[in-house]
Amino acid sequence: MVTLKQLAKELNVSISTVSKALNNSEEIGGETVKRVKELAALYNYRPNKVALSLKQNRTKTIGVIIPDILNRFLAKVLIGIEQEATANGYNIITCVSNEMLDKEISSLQLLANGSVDGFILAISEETQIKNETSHFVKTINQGLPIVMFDRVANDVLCDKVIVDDFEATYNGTKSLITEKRKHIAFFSSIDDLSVGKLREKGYLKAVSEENLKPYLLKIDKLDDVQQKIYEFLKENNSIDGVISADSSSGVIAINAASKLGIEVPKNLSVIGYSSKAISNHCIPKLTTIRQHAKDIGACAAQLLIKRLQNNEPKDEFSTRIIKTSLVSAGSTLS
Amino acid sequence: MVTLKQLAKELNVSISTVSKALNNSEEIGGETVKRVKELAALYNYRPNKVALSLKQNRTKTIGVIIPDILNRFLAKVLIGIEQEATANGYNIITCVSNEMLDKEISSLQLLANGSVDGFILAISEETQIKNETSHFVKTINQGLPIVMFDRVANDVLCDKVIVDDFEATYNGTKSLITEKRKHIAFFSSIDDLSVGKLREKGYLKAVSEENLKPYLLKIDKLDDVQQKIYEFLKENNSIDGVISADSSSGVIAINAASKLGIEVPKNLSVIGYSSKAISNHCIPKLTTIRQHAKDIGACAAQLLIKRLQNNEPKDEFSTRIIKTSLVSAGSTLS
DNA sequence: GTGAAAGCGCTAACAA
DNA sequence: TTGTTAGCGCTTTCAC
Repeated sequence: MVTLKQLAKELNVSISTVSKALNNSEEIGGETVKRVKELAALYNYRPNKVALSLKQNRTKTIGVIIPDILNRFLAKVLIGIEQEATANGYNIITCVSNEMLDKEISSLQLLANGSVDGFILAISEETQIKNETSHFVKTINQGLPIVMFDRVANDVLCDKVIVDDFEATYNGTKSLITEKRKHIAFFSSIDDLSVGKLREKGYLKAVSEENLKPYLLKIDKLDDVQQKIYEFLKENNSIDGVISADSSSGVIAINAASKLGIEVPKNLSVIGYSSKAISNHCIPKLTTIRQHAKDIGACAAQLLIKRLQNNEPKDEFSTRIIKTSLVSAGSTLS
Repeated sequence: MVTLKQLAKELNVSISTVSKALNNSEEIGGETVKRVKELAALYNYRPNKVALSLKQNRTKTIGVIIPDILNRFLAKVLIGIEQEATANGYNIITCVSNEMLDKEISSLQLLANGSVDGFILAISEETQIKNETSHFVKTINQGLPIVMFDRVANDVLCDKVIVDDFEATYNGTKSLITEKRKHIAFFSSIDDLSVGKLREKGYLKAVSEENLKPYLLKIDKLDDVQQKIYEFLKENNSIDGVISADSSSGVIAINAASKLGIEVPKNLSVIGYSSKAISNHCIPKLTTIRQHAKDIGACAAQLLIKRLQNNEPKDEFSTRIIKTSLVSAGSTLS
């Protein structure tokens, strides 16, 4: 990599002249600016990022900690963050906590050494179960702002971007009720997550309002999901509606119903949280609750960048709610 | 963040003494070392990464450029890279090219300013179609080593990690032939990729060796995959075997067959490239070709790190081939 | 055993 | 209009 020093030497001017010329300073003569720029272009000069960071005491880099990159929702949020960050001249360093508290803490520490200017993160499952938040507070107190999305810690003071999880399943269940469904089940493999709990509550409120009996199927990580859902539908043959809280049990429910000879959507309506690509993995295609993951990511990035530019009051934090939308495909009547 | 300067001031010693003490230099007296370390621990001192990078002229950061983070295979490779990098004290900065040449070039340029010590990447679709490689060569000539994985450019001199794509579909097809399948079709939506072409060749070789008729179904990004596969199986009702080259058409084929009343695996065997989670999206579950994505990522990271530590001869590059394995589930007889 | 000083690449206040 | 200098935080050589 070429440095200012080398350019200066070759041009027989001082380093600062070169620096100023390249930064379009008014101080430098037109002729000099031209010479400098030409040579810089020739050598494909780029200011050294590390030196700039040291000088300016900020890296223009955002640390992103997500629990699981194979989770399509989280991956899409990441895309949203990346796009918004890039558009604003920020890079991102991504760490995967793998749903573990330890990894989350170490990632935070690892990057809190001047590597990044702030963090965007979704809390790991283990962290949520143990309800541990001190590492976040510590990081914030070190002067590194955090923006949380989706899975957030209510008692940590920071900017947040969340989804209207409660409303989404409430409305989804209501929509099944409108289709005259009377035995609506709720499938979930994300019982431990804050969002999982909210989704369940939304469902429960909707069924209880209509005095319908709740049917809950909790799926464990270690279970054979396919088997479990198949058995459940077989045993509870009055089920005529399903709301799935995670990204795959909706699709699996339709496939299982198909095997059991249950016609979808004639005799069973299914709503899930899958992505578009996954909702293709069953016939008919799955009606889904879309979370606008990319918007969530973009919003989180905006909030953090604003704060980094000091455009936000120091002790006021905002919580943005990104509304979901229900996208009808073939697995529901309406 | 606390700096050496602040510690030095508080301890009434010089900056270099503090630095040496913290780095366990033999020069410094035991008592001093103790005092320094205690204060450093108290203030939770961490050496500033940026200053270190500037001083040592390396960032211990790897740039990773992947075409699509929603692709589970690529995401898993990323996990492998991240784990191996972390284990060796490296961070990663991830950019998503979104299958576009422009974005690939700009990501490369953006990070080739001292931000990273080298790159790990899979070539974008557009880059492969246009057969453009000069940006890679330029980067390498700037002194930043590149390791390519999965989708590689044969004529760029660098380390590579690839999959035995040709062999995988060849063996997969052979395995269907062993099941006495006579009308084996090949489904692909990744016709443009080098790996897609190799997979097709493997299939074609196997069928031609047995004088079987090839059935090729090429799926476009804009097609309704489900519809297209359904129609194809309906029209070609003699098909008794399917090899799918991408991550979802295998699953979709089984679902379509189910709708058409074709029994899997009795009358139709299907082999695909899906991940474990996705192969769950059909009944019976999909027999798959596993690519050991995490191993690929780990291997790529190892190659790059070795090169960065100067443990590799300057003009010798290695190509590692990671073998696939066929994992039987319910969609095949054997 | 400890400290002063140089230097990594850059910007910017100040001097000429 | 151009150059000198200090300094961001750190390591390391050399002097004391």
